[in-house]
Amino acid sequence: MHVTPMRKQNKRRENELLILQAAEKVFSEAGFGGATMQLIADVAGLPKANVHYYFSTKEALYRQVVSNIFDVWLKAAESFEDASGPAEGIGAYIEAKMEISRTHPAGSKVWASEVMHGAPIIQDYLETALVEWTNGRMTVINQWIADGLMDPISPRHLLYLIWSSTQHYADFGHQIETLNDGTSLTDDDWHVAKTAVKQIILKGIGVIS
Amino acid sequence: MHVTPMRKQNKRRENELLILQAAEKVFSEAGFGGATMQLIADVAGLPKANVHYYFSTKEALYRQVVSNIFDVWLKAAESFEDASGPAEGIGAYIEAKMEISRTHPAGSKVWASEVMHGAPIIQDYLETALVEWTNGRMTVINQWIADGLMDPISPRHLLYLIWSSTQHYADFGHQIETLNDGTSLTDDDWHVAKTAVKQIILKGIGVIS
DNA sequence: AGCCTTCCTGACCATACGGTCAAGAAATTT
DNA sequence: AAATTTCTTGACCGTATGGTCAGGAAGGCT
Repeated sequence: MHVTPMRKQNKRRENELLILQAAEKVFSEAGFGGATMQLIADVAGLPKANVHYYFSTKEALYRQVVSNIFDVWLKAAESFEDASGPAEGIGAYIEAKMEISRTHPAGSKVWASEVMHGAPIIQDYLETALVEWTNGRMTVINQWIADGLMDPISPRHLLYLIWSSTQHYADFGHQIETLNDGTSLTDDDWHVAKTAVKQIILKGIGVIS
Repeated sequence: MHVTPMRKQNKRRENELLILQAAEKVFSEAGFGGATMQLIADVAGLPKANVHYYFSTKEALYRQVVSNIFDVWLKAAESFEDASGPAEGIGAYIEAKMEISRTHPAGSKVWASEVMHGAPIIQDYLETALVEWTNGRMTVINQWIADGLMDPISPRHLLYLIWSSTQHYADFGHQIETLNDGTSLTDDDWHVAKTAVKQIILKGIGVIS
């Protein structure tokens, strides 16, 4: 049996990734307080001491997990750019956020959990990156309103509505599954969900009829 | 100094209430795993052993907290009854849920936290009470659609949209405050929020123009 | 080969947690 | 006022947790 030797640098990256993935899963299922380093180590398939070799404390590991999630969201937010108007911009943004809820639910839950508990670890993210991003989008939306492309809705609350309705499918995925006869959503279910959310919001702000 | 003697029965109720209120606060701030019986006891102003006298285990206490929250929500849901149509029924329901988010945010957070972590404690509530309630409302909405009173929206996803958008103001209250210059929402802010949510959803389902 | 840096891990430690208990205080009942 | 039930509480216990550490293995560099 030949095993390809692994470069030290690759090994570091690979193990950090392994741990981060396990951590995201465990944190999302148990919350920060309920998660244990031992369980994260087990899920990652490493001894606990090895996890501590790469991430000195539970909080440092958690912070990295949350930070990664935020990056994913910022990327999705690029849907907003280059949009000629609200139908395209907001439509694409809803679509992108629904896709994240579908493919990345654990991350969404970790973020929700963190914010719900007062954002003790990542408050600085909220105050800097999130505030900036939000202000930028509100400007765009206000311009669309001024141009008569949509109803005069409070941009702030429109963003909240988009966030909440899309992230709901990740954060409350378990409740949704239970209400769906205990089975997970099919491709069709997701299509219906996505369509319903887009339809209601876009029509609700006067973009489509 | 005269102190009115307290009946034993009243004392029991009073202490249980005290503990339940403290527990709701602590659970909402720290999650189930992060909350400690000692802290709950401190907040309630009682020795820890006394808390265990009224609630044998942490889980039993938690379960009672979640159960109480569910009752509050069921009551709010009565807005749906006696409504002549979607404008009135859904409008009042949104209004009621927004009011709960405003006055009862801790409860909403506990529920959200529980569901997000897979509802390990109150799964039976989801499978019985919540399923029944949801099915009942979906029937009503389907009837409204059949009567041509609103657009043919998937009732299920409409309910999710209402739940998510209204509860967002409780569950993500901290994020909203941070985006509101770090200050809590004023009466006016709440009015704007409520109006925006109602406006978008009602127009979005073809109930108002 | 020899040396050095990085990585790995079992054993260990102090702490904090949920829960117990026994002994007594306070009401309530008889 | 005696008996009985309910309530209160400090002290205690077993366990599990986050984190440490020393010693060794593995890979890289000269």
